Amino acid sequence: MSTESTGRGEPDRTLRLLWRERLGEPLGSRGPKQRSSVDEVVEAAIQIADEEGIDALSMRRIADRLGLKPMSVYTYVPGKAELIDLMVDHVAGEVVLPALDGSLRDRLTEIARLQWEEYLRHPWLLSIDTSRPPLGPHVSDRWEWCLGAIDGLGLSDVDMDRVITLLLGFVGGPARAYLDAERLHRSSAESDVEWWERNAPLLEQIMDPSRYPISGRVGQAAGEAYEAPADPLGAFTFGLARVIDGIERYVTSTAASAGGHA
Amino acid sequence: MSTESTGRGEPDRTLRLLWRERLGEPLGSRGPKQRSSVDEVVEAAIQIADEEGIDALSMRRIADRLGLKPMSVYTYVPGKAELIDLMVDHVAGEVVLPALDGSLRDRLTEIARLQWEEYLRHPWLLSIDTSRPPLGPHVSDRWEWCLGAIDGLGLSDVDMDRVITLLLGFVGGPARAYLDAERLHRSSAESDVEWWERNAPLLEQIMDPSRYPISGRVGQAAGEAYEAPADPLGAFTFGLARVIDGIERYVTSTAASAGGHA
DNA sequence: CCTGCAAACCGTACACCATACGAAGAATGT
DNA sequence: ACATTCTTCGTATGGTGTACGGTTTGCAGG
Repeated sequence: MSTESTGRGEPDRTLRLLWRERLGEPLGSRGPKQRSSVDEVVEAAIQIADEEGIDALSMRRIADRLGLKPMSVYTYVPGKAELIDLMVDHVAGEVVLPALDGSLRDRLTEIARLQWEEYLRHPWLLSIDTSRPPLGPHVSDRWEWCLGAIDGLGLSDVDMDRVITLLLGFVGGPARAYLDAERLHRSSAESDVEWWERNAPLLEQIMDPSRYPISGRVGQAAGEAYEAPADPLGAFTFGLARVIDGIERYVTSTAASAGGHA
Repeated sequence: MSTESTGRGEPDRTLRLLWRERLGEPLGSRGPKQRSSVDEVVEAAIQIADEEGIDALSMRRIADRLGLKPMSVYTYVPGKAELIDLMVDHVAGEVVLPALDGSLRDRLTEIARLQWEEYLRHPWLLSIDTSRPPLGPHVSDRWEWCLGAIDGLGLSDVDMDRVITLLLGFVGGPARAYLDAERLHRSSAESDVEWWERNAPLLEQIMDPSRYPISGRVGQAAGEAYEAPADPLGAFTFGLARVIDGIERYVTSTAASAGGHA
């Protein structure tokens, strides 16, 4: 398995697990007491992924952390695919969703900021293909909360879905860049300057300015402005402003044309 | 290794390989003739990833396809990490970049469309963490081409970088959704309707409308509008329009304030 | 021509991974 | 007391990337 993704287990089994207690499972209580719990498994998995990245997450590591043997983990969770779903839903429930008031811009900014911080708290979320999000309680609550921020503006239901998808989808880009820069800074013994000095000759030979007039200029300008190879936080702020501008304009024009009809 | 990503090999070694022939390596020609070539390795890898997904890509599979034994692949490529870089750069060189003329909107649309189609051609690109893109010739050419579309509009160099990053970053979202829907349609024996009928009882129990008034409404509306659980192509068109609106507005306002000074 | 030696090739091995299968043991209901 | 049922876990299968060291190949220098 190379790429982790949500929604790979059997759907109903996963659903049942996501909503566990809330669906009163019969849960015959024969046999030895469980030494652990689904929540402990999920939390251990999240800890491992947080600390050492999604690559380090394995059923064996989880078992170690809980004092179990590898195969016992399968008593709590049907497999790794389902576990990923549970992890995603679990982290979605970590924060209390603040009441959204203020302007549309404020509300959309708040949503993006929350998502941004979630990515920083759990970088492995960005390494997971969540195209089919797990329909767990916390993910669902989050979705409801997001949609609430743009309800009653005159957008069609379908447009509402698309606006939120656009906004949340945007955040991933700069968040990835931010984390990448952070990782680089932490891990490399070499400073940025040293790396540059070592690789400059090769890069100069390659990046011949007649072939790359614009990239050359832009790259240099960016490097000087940031005093780093990239400025992801700036990219987040900048991109968010553009995306919200686009959304605002759409809302305004939609409201205007709907107003004409009403 | 669970998540594939670019930029994980030693940088200079990878750079040298990316630009291979163009940097005249000495290449002592002792020993047996090479039975294959870096290009063949990269192309075989891309074929496997195209046909069976990135998870099916392994050094052993590549060797099989080239009639080599596994370890011989390492004579062409230092490791899998570097291979990923080579694959990404290779696919970036598959298309001739069309001349960009027309309005700003047309040019940005063309860029997004090209990226969209590249994702459809090589879905595995979306499963790869390209936060640090490989600085190969084709990726660099592409970047130069993109920047060219917004050069001379009065944007600062840094803003140019951010605009293109925003635009390209956006495409990934709907492309992922599109491919996911396609995969689902192809792979599942069950029709959408059958799936719904089987899971409806559980979903109704879970998705209690008093807890999810808006999502419930929106989800139902979307389902009816698309006659499918999602409409990624529509999301692409919609999102692209909003993003470009936001960019256009920024360009206009920047030009206006710069014009005031000039 | 021959030999030295660098390079390509590959056999083997290691340390992982997810998980299928089935045995062993524990706690409960009867 | 006993049967049932569930947890736990030992073992095994078939995969992964790649380190290491040996074998083969064929060009370059003597």
